[in-house]
Amino acid sequence: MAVTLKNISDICKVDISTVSRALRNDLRVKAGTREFIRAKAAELGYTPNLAARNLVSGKTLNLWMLLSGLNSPVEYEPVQFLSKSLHVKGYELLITLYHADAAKFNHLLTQLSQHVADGAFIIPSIEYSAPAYLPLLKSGFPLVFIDRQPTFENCTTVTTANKTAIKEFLSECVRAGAEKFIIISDFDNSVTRLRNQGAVEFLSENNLPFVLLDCRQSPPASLLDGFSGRLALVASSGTSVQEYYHNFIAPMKKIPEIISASFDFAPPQQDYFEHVFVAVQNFELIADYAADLMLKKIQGDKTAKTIDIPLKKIIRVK
Amino acid sequence: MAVTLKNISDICKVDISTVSRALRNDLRVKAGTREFIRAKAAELGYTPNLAARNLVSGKTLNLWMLLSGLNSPVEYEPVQFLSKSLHVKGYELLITLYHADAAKFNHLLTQLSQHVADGAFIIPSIEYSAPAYLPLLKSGFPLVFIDRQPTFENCTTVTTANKTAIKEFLSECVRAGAEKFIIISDFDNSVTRLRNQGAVEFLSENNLPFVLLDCRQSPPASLLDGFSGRLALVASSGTSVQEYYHNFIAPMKKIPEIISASFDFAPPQQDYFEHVFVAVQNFELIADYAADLMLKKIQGDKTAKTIDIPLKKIIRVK
DNA sequence: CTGAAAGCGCTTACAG
DNA sequence: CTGAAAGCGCTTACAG
Repeated sequence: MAVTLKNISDICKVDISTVSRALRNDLRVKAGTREFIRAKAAELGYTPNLAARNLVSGKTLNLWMLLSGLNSPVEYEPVQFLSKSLHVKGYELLITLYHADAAKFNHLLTQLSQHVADGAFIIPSIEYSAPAYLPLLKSGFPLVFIDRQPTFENCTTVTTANKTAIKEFLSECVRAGAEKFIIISDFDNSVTRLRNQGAVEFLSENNLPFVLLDCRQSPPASLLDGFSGRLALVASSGTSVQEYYHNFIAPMKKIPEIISASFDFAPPQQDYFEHVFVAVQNFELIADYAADLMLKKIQGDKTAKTIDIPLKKIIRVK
Repeated sequence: MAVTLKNISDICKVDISTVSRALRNDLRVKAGTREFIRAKAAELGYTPNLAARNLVSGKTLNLWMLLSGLNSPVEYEPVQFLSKSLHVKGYELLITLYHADAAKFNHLLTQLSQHVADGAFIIPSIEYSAPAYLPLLKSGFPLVFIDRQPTFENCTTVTTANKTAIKEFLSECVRAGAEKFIIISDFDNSVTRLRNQGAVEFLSENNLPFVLLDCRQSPPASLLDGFSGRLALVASSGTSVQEYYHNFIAPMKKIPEIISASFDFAPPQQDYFEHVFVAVQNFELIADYAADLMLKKIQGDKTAKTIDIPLKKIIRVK
């Protein structure tokens, strides 16, 4: 059994409250007894029970981060910055995974409502579990969304300025000679919606030929008929670009020069692309803002706001 | 303020213990009052306080995973399998990061000794903090090490059968025509030590020329004098191979054909390698065993054992 | 079927 | 300087 204050108080022949004070280094306890008690406690290998402390204090100093997995930069990057900066502020970041599983996601939200953490960061990818948020939101539990936000509610969110970002990104492709654009729609969430929207706006305004295509569906057979310039393949992730190329572009008889344009990371294989551009999000800044908003919420700030962070940079990998 | 059992008992005009039983669906409570109480609780948005429950039960149903970061497959792969399988068994896996920071690592170990979790998985990368483990080990706290183990103690560890693995891996290189081997020593931990040892054994036994070199130091200028065959660059990670090539091999006047051999992932750029081999560890199996051993420890198993898992496969990326 | 009581391990006014 | 008491929110024998 673990050593408790009671054990120490028995051994030291003092009240349990004196032990508690001595161990918290309360100066009201006489130096002599204080040292004696601390020595005994160390000798016995005493370690406080945080569950008991939390019960009294009503806080845990823990913050949870809910992620689907750890496979994309948007999942594993911000978390590392957050963990570091929160530690300095006295909080522990605990990362939990829901594996794109709605039941597990709801289970985590339930736990959050049961006082396991003082707040939570969420990268939501399951939109159909809206009801599970409600108890948390209603109770004012500090919640900060990262990258994406649930559609149904006005929540505090830190994300990339996606509409501006995609426009800059496409300009870069134009400078690299892109004459036609395939916007590959891979996921459906608030991020991709904004990016697609921005892309359509930019390309329309500039009279550039483009198509918006679903990554799972064959493009029209006539897609590249009569086209012989440079084609930009634009998607959220490098793997999406690569898969689209493999599945639908490579099989075509006449393959144009291709520019790959993806967010955060490049396609794993780059041989068949003329140029490879990557738009890199500023995860450090996103984490900074998120941590900041979280601490404010914990201190009672009730406002909900959305922060848009500019891209960190656009790099040409090839 | 959060709703408590007391609030509900006041409203329902029953004792708090009856409320407790009703909410845990105890059949001893009359169906009518049970339903009434549950309805009221739901209406008030009651959520139990897990800190209080844990205090009574003495368990948390939480398991922590201590990682340095999330940058290598050995860090982000096992954790995803673990999280999934532990959830099924009723445990939550909470991932914490120590950022190669000894102070933070010790801080996490301290927290573990304060009853925040029922056990912990650790991928240690900081060997110089041995003393911090002692209280945990002495108290019999369930600890399972993954991939590497601390040098100072006999701890339960699940890892790849590294000595066998490297031998298979080198055989593969031989079949691909490797005639000379540079074993790049990148980290110093139980894993790389075993791999280096296995490599030296294998290469000596087979009379194959090799050198064991530190990744931070220039190799002797004469390294490739008179050599014109295929050279294998062997390291724990793809980035180590790539960096070594850039720093020390590329600058040489005469560059032989090179085979890259690394664990878990390939060098990011592969143009200048003749072949690229990757030895893939079986992270799923490692996670399975680790979960299993953890549950046994929680049930009181005191034995310390080391489990060696064979490689999942060796793939030729190029 | 339900209540009163003790207890989980700790903290913190309040007395003295 | 130290002790006795109440309390954090819950569970669970023990009575009745």
